[in-house]
Amino acid sequence: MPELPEVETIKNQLAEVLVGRRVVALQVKHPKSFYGSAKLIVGEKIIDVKRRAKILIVELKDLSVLIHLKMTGQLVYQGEKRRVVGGHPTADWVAKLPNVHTRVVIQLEKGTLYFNDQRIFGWMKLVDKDGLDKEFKNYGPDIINVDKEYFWKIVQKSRRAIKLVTMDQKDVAGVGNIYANDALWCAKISPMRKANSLTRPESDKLLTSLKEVINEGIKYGGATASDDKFVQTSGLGGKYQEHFKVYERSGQKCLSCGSIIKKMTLGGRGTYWCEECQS
DNA sequence: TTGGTTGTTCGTTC
DNA sequence: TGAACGAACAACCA
Repeated sequence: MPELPEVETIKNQLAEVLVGRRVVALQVKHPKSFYGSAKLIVGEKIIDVKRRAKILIVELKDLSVLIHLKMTGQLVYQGEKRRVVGGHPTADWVAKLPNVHTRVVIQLEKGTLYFNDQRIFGWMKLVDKDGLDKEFKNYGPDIINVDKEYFWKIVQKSRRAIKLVTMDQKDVAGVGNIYANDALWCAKISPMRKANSLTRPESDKLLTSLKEVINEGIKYGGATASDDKFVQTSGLGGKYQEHFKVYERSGQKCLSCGSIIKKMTLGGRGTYWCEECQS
């Protein structure tokens, strides 16, 4: 499941191969995977590739293609020599292109971009400048750019569980379930604490921890396959999963105190924490 | 066969 | 007026 660090990694790699290329043709194989008039981008040149929250922005002259991979989205660029893979780490989807999960195929001057998505939660969306503003109107600042004062304000004004606040894109953009769980463990704060019960030092510590785990994710996400070694499954999807602190570690020992990591559901999402370390 | 899972949106309730 | 909550979305797996 691609989170912010992996989207950042894909963005950097796609920018290398897409910028300057012109779109030759576009095929939408599943209607729910592409919103907007696909015809409009044929002939357009890709000017830049950016990221905001977990959304990729492929910039054309007047329009932008937004891409959200959600849980099972995957982007594969196949060039003459180079192949770039990012998103959902499933190697067998990459072996044959297009395949049963391929939803959109974008033919470029040189090379092809495939959008694979098993569950069809992800999407591509064609927007103009207004549409772009509208899309991000409901997003708070990227976690990476959030300062302690802003975070403290957000924390103070909510009575919800702190974990839900960190994951609310309107407050802070880009934090997903994995990093919310891990950062709370690092900051030694229980996921179900009411946000407004946090002290100022706890708020500061949590923000620092969030940035740390995200940056660690970016560091390990950089391992995403980007060349002819793509067939090695190990390279697909980065390596942060080898560094999870509590996420998906229920029943295992806490890395700090050795207690057993517990799992519960909070706001409908899997929540992992150490009862001893986090309070 | 049903329910759990996942990020985000949307509708309903407080 | 808005915060908080839960259902919905699609597909797969246990």
